[in-house]
Amino acid sequence: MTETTVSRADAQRARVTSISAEIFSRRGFRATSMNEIAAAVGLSKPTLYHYFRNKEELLVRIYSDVLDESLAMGERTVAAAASPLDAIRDLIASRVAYTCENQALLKVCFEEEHELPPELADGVLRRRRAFERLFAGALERHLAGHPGLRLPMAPKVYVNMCLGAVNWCYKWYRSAGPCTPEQLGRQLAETLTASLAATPGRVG
Amino acid sequence: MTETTVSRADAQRARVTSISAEIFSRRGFRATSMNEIAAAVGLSKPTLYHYFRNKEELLVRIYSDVLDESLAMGERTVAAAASPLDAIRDLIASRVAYTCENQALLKVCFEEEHELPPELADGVLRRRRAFERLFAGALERHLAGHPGLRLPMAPKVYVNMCLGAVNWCYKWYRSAGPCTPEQLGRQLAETLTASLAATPGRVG
DNA sequence: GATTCCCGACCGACCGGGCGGTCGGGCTAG
DNA sequence: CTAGCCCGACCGCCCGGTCGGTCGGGAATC
Repeated sequence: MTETTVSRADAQRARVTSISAEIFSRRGFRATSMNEIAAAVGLSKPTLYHYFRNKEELLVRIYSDVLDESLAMGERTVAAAASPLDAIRDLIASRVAYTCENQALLKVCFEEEHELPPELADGVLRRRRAFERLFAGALERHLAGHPGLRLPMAPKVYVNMCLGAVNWCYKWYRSAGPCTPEQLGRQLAETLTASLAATPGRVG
Repeated sequence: MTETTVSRADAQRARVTSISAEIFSRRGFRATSMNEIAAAVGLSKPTLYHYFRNKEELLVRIYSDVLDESLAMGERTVAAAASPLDAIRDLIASRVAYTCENQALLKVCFEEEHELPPELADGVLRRRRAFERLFAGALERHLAGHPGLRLPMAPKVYVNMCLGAVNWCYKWYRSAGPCTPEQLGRQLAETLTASLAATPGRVG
């Protein structure tokens, strides 16, 4: 129902958004002109402004799409996991896969933050924090269930470390390489959670 | 000797470079005008062009400074390490510390790559690869010395994973937090190399 | 020591161009 | 007719970059 209700206009907007993201990721938001986008989409500039109020709105739309999907995916993953440790592993694996499959989109989101209008920047921050809290929550539950486990760092640091390893994939992953996104995700998940699984003393 | 030989002009150039990096990191290269930079430095725009041929050169200078220092630091670190595993650990720790202490500089280098003139972009890439090879080389020597050790991923993937965890610090580290850059470096080094130290079978 | 010259450092005023964005109107389907 | 979609031509602004010239101090000349 809701899916067949997408108007032609909304479909156009999605098309424009996706092409814009591709160009932004290659040349940068500021360095990309509305004329270029119009040409790439196959429309004139005024027609672009028929669908979007201004250039900023293109960027906002990209951010919103990515953040909404990321958060939803994260919540689904945590809800489906059998244990907190599995939640962390699946979170890492699914994030890596998503990042590798949407490198252009993620690059824009990671590298154009300063172009967001200030009044929206904190909304973005809020959702990003919500995602991090998903991760941190699972970690805390895991640690609470395994009192013998000692991390050499604060939980927040561990989360940021994992997110760095995960997010950085947008810079180096190449689909022509030997790994599928899913394989890569499993590998990172396994290695990054090594310090969480191997109880150094004995299992309680 | 060589240090007292820095001309006044070179000192000015260094000053301009450092202030530019700060502004670029906050507002982005393309969004920062030469007028802003001139005002921040306390000079007029033509005087800026007296020291730098054009805007690009500012960026190139930032990249060169960071890459040269990074590579030199990396080589020193590897040369001083007692074992390949120590080399990896020290490489991680020193990179984290350097990144945390130069967040603005690193942000520019990571996020403005598409603004580099194409003929210089590959020079940058070359030096970045050289740094990665330092890391990969130490890893290969370590693996060669410990045949029982099995990584769940290709060595290159492991290197990229570590570099992600390390580099990402430019985005989240806050000096007001509980960790000094050095402490953070040690923590990341320890955790990231857990899969390399703990020989799963028995030591040969 | 005074005079001349030179040169690096510096700036106010300006330019061409490309940008984001708009205007007014022309198609075409229902 | 009307409503949605579309565009050629245009505007004002601000950008990177330049031009022509001032100023002050150190070397060179007498």
